[in-house]
Amino acid sequence: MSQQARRSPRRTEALSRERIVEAAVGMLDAAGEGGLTFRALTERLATGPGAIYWHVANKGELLAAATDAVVAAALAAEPEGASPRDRIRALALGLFDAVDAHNWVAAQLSASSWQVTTPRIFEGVGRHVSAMGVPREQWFTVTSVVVQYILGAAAQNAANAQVLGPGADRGEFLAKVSTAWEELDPDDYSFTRTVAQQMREHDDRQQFLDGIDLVLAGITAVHPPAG
Amino acid sequence: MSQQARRSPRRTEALSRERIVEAAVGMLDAAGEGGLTFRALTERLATGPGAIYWHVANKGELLAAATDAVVAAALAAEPEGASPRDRIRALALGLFDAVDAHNWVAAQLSASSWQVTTPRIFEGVGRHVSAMGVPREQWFTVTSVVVQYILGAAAQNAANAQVLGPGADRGEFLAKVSTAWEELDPDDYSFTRTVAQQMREHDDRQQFLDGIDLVLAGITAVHPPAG
DNA sequence: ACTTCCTTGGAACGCCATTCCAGAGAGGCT
DNA sequence: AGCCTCTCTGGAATGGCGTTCCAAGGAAGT
Repeated sequence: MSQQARRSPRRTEALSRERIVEAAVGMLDAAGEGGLTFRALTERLATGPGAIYWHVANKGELLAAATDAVVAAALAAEPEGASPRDRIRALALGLFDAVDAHNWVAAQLSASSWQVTTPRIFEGVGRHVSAMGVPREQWFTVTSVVVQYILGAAAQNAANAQVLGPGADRGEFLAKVSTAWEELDPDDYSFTRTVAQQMREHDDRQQFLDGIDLVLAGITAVHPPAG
Repeated sequence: MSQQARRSPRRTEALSRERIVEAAVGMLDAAGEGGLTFRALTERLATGPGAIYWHVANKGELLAAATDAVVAAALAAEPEGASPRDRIRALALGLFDAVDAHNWVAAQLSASSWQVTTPRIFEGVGRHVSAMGVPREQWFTVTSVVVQYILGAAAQNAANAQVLGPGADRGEFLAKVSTAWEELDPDDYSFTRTVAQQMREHDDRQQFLDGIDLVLAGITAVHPPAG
């Protein structure tokens, strides 16, 4: 199909899959999911659709490649920390921050990327899970749970950020949602009403870390290190 | 804007928001995310686009309404079980099965539906969390974690089902992915390779329940009922 | 009967992903 | 040198999509 290799330089930098993916990430970051169109991409790269389609099969593949680029970068930094738990925390937080910075990634992680991107995350988490003393025959299950939580929380967080928009005030947004919760029907939403205030004051990142700790506590409770 | 009410019957059943949403759910179930188009919808309802747009603002709102209809139905059955834990399990499993049956829902839950659908789920989970003896000031955080895990796991599961397609053999699919994992680079994917066999034999539903139990164990570990 | 206004469906618009194709330009061959 | 080949390009064209506009249908109120 493709692979351009040894070729002398041109007036403009030669087109390549790498350069296309890079441009795609930039456009997605700037304008969100709907900001990536082949029209805009051809303009940005000063070329035509045919040139792009030579390097990339279709939009889905481009989206998957862009997602993989972001995740790979987030996973590139070796997680610091002495214990496996600390390393899981660091890895999870890195992923969370990456999804927060590129919030179009969330939708992709729950979609096409199973082929390449998810194994990457799975491997990173799994190594530390196995180091935690979880019995071997539970490795797959436990690792899956951790990955599912990380991706679920990151996706949820990105969804909130998306309805917000790039320039909006976060505190104002939380206050608005909190007020909306307080005005729900007391019969149907008694619980939600009572936590409306906590929701107003919460910090997304801290809550995510609390969630990781809770899952990790669950792992040690179900699979004690000594057993 | 809308609300049609007292009107005598016609040759064909009168159009209504309810009937449109119902048709949309049917089309999404039958043909997936891409199966819902206004063109096909007008044909199925034997009408024109203008008629539909009179009842529904745009496609996003229609998708949100369809999602809410599915989730509301899944949450309608009062969860059985004596303990709060059992009720959380029942509620979570109901949601998981609903997303599995309508796997286009997953993408929506991580998107627009924050306004209506997520509070519904949040309330259902939160009531049982508060009954578990979690300290009041942790209700929001703990409930969020549980909801995030449920949605994350359901989304992940639906994503797998989606690449599979309606008629494909599940065992065959697992075998194929498992084999692909076994052929990964041993240096980069040592962990993933060792659990490839477990992945081949796992059961999605059972693993989801194990995950719920793990999270619940984490809750009691961090917030002991007596404390 | 006449007016009003909710409701309908067809025609048209602009944008999108994708396909097709004529050809530019660099190596390799003779 | 000339020619051929094969990679790579970009412009034009296609079909499908969400959405808008609007002329009219038809029951309710007078």
